This record gives sequence, structure tokens and C-alpha cells, in this order.
Amino acid sequence: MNAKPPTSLDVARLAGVSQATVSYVLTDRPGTRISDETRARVREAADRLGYVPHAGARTLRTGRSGLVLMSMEDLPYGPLAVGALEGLDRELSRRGYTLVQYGARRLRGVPAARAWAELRPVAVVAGAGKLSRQAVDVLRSAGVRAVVAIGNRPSAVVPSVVLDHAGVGALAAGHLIDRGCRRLAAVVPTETGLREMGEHRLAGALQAAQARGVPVTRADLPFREDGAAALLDLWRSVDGVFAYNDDYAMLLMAVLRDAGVAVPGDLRVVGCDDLPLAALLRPRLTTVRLDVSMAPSLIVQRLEELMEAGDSAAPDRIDPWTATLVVRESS
Amino acid sequence: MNAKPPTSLDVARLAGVSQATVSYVLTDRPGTRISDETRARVREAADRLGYVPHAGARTLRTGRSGLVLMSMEDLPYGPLAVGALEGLDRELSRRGYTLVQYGARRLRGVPAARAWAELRPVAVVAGAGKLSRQAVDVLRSAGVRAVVAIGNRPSAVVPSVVLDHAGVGALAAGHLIDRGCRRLAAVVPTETGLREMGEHRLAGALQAAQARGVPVTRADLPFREDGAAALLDLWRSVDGVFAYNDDYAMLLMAVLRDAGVAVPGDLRVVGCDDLPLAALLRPRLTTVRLDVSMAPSLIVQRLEELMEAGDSAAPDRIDPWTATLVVRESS
DNA sequence: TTGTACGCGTTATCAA
DNA sequence: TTGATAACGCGTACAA
Repeated sequence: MNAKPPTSLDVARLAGVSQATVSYVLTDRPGTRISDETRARVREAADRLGYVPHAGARTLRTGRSGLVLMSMEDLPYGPLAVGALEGLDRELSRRGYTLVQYGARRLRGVPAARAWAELRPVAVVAGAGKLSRQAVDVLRSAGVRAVVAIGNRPSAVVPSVVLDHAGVGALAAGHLIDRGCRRLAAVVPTETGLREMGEHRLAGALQAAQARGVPVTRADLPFREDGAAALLDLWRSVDGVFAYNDDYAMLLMAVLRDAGVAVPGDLRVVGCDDLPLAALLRPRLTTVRLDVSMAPSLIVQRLEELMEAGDSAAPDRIDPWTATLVVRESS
Repeated sequence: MNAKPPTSLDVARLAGVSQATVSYVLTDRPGTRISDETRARVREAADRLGYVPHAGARTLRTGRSGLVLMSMEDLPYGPLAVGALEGLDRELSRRGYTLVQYGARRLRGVPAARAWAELRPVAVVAGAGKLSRQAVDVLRSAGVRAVVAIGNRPSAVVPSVVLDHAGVGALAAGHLIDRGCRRLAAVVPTETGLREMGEHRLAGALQAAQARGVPVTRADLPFREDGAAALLDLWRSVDGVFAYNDDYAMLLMAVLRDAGVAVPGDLRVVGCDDLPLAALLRPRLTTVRLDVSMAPSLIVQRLEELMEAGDSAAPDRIDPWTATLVVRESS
């Protein structure tokens, strides 16, 4: 059976020194000088006991937890998001912070922000939807020094990382027009959680196309074959489609193939996300994607500024992630 | 600028009661009886101040953090894993625990297990690879009451949730044989992190096929078209392939199509994971998947048993996730 | 160079 | 029914 975890006092006793000395040795504070021999004794005692400092106690004493909270729900899954997350973890731990992912749904009747605040994190990163005015107030009053939203458009209350969906749409539309398309359609998914992104991408496509005198028809589409098939008349009336997504692009291409519409002969299709799978399609799929490689360092840099400055809560926006065109040309 | 977060003492002063009364009211402990009038005063004072209890202080005092740690790296991304994670979060918070995902890579030279131990979680769930004998010792001695590994095979040191990859392979092979295949191949991906799962799936396929007198050829494959194309002779020499994955299945089908091999006429292909995308393939893809719907409740149930029992550290195994055959028959 | 003493916010015990 | 007080483990100013 397990005894209670060893404390720094246990270490001190075993090493024959005081608790303070143990703390000095283990945190290696520059100001204090301890003899090498004592250091060694303390270190060995700590090792032998398997001593691990108590994060809660440290937080209580120092007033800083070093925790950066990120909500679990608000990031899309997929290789891209996971890569960005790992980058964030690396950047933060390099600077002595600890990234922690935390659920946003509390069942005990406690709102998410309150549950987060209990941990006294130094910073919180979450979807814009979770960061209402009052949620942020709760966090602020719990001592959180930096709050950053991630979303499709700038938050009104905190600095935000904005995903440049409009840029994606514009790039896709531009590509189609460059290839000679003169009547475009853009898919907007009907699934909750995707629709808003779809609308931002559509808006970007619209703007880019209008600037060049090309009309864009909006196509609201559930992720089902019959839904896509029902819009056959639309697909036949245009010569270029931005399919929102590689998934939707593949859905579309399957349906078009069944209907005898030639891709890219009769209709060009552009997807988004550059899924590895999409590269295997026949015919090949042209795809656009958000370049998130810079995101982790941008976010961390902004977080650090905010933590320095305290609460200059000006809801500015962080440079959006840029869209990259990956030409896997249908050939 | 922000003042320091309000404490229970602040609430007590504002309500004109003692700190202890505040604690009694807010935690609603059954043993104590406080007048309704006092309760109301305390509640209102807490609300007005935006009081949020300090998790660290509570942990320090009570000795229990209520935190369940899960390593961020060890779960495959994708809709399946995310669904399971959400289920876990729900189950745990229903019982008063808090699920927290935590990075496993520490750069300050601190091993992961030690960083975890600092938080004094009540339970840890991590990939079997991260839970070495000594890592578990560190956790145990820091008071962690339950440690569960997730992996492809049972851990030698802690109870484990075993993903039934062999069952997947067996199911796939059985399906192919039922459809009349007599010479099988099974793909083993060469990517690190996938290879081991591939080998377990292969082993299951082998065993099931041997029992019915059917040979299985192993095909080590990187996720690249030229790699798959280089094995054309193999694909031509068999009549059924278990492709490890829907992704690999699609890779294979693209290559086979280019080479003029008819699917399923000349060669049947079975994938795994039941990706939505796979349903759109032409010809349609037969796929197998792990049914993870029961996983969250199984894991939580086991965790609770372990936390009751303390350290009956017998490395037993939790019922594996079962494989489900999703017949999207190539028709 | 090292030890003493106090405080961080919370909860439990005991006394009123 | 409520209040005073101690204790949890750690970090650090100050004294020795």
C-alpha cells in the first residue's frame, strides 16, 4: 500500500538540512549559494524518495500556475489541427509554460469559464463562441492574464486568431477564373459547425469573383450523395465549383461521375485542406489549404505580450493564417 | 488593472460571516446546517465579487485534485478518437472528475511522468509506450491511484485497454474468404506509429486465414503511389487484400485502377475505419472498424474500481474494443 | 552557507 | 447555527 507522497520536508530530514535548503537546491535560484556537497546530498535524498514537488502548493505560494488552458472542443480534428497543437505545446513548454487541454462542457451546472478559472491558468485559448463578455470577466477576475479567441471572425471582446476563410474562398475562385471558368458555384455545408466557415469561404469567393465580373451561385449541401445529386441542374449550369472541402469535393465528384458530368472537362472542382487522400483521386483534385505553420509561434508571441502588458484588453486581431494554393491540377 | 482574485475571506467579510461559513455554504456539505438567510447573504456576496475557489488550495487542503490526466499524443486523431474522448470527458465529469489532456514531451529535461505527477492527478491514462515501470512508480509515489494504459497489446505493468487489432484483421480476412478469395495479401504500413498496428492486424488476418487453409502474403507499404505500384505483381497474384486502412485502401484502388486491375472483379479490397469518404468511392469499399462506443464507460468503470482498491496493480486487461464489420459491399 | 518563520487559500476539527 | 484555529506543501525574506 502507498504511503503519502514525500514532501520537501521529508527530503530535508533525509538529507539532514532544512526545508529551505531543499527548495533552494531544487529550484536552483541564482541568488543563493549552497555548497556542492549539500546540493549533492539534497539531490540524492530527493531521488531516493521519489520526491516530486506539489504543483498546487507551488501555485498557491507563488501565485502563478504556469498553466495555459485550451478548450478541447474548439479545434477541428485532422492532421493540420494536431500539428498546430503540437507546435503550440512545444513553443509554450520551451518558455516554461504548460499547455493543458480542458473540456468545456461542465455537467455540475458550473459554466465552463468558472471551471477554467478554478485552475488559475495564466492564459486561456478557446473558441470565440465560448468567450462571451461575462466568461472573459470571470477569467480576468480569477487572475488570467491573457485570453485569446480562435474563430472565423474577430471577437468583439478579446484578441483573436482569425482563420482566413475568405482568403481560401478568394484563392479558389481566382484559380477557377484563371482557368477560364465564367459561371461559378460555391458549396456551403449545412452541418452545424461547418456552415459558418462555409459562409466565410463563400463570401471570399463572391468578392473575388465579383471583382472580375463572374457570378457565384451558393449551393447549400448536406454531406450526402442524394443531396448532391438533387442539385444536378446547378452543377450542369456552371463550369466551376468551389466545393468547400476535399470531403465535399469528393462527394461531388462521385455524384458527377455517376451523372456523366466530366471533371474537369465539363466542370472544374476545387477542394480545400489538401487531404492526402485527395491526392489519390482520379481525376486529380485541385485543392487549397490554410497554411498553419506559423500559427503556434504567432499565438504564443501574442500570449506573451498580453501577459506582460496585463490587461490591455484591446480586442485586436492576430495575423490570420494565410491560404496556400496547392495545385494538384486535374490533368 | 486587475486586483488580485477575491478569496473566500473576502466573501466572508462582505457577507459578515466567517470564512468557515462561506466554505460550508458554497460546498453545501450535508453535515452542517446554516440558516437560509445566511446562505443567501453568502451566495450573493460570492456572486458580487465574482468569487471562484482556488483549485490548488483545495487540492492542497483535501489531498485530492479530482484531475484525470490523459496524454495528448497517444490517441489517434480522427472522428472516432474524438468521439471517444468526448465520451470519456462526459463520463468523468458526471462523476465529479475533471479530464485534462496534457502534453507528454517536456523540454526542461523533466520526464513526462514527473511533470504529470506534479499535478497530483487521481488517475492517469496514457499510451503504453509512455508508462514504463519507473514512470508508473513515479506516479504511484505521487499518490496517483489509478493508471491505465492504452495500447495494441496488454501492458506488463498496469491494467490496459487493448485495441483489438487482431480482431479487425480476422474479420477482414474472414470476409474476403467468405466471398471466395483463396489467396490473400495484407498491407502493413511502413510509417512509424502505424506499423505496429498493421502487424497486429496482419497477425489476426493470418490466424483467421490459416484456420481455413488460406495463405496471406504480407505487403509492407509506404503511403505513396509509387510504392503501391511497385507491388503490382503481388496484387496480380492474389484475389483479396486487406488494406490495413481506408486510406491505404483508396491508395491501392487508385493504383489498381491505373494498372487496369478490376475491383472487385479481379481483386477484392477491404479497408478499415469506415471513413465517410470511403463511402463515396467508386467502386464502393468494404470496410471494417473498431466499435469504440463502449470504450469510455469501460475505461471510467475500471478507473473507479482502481481508485477504490488503491493499488491492486495487477496488470489485467480491460475488455478490448470489438471490431464491427461495416459492409459497404463493392457492388 | 544554512535555518527560522511566515503566508498563500481552502477545509476540517473543535469549541462556543 | 456559527466562529476561531490549525494544517496542507512550498517559497522566500530575514536572521544567524
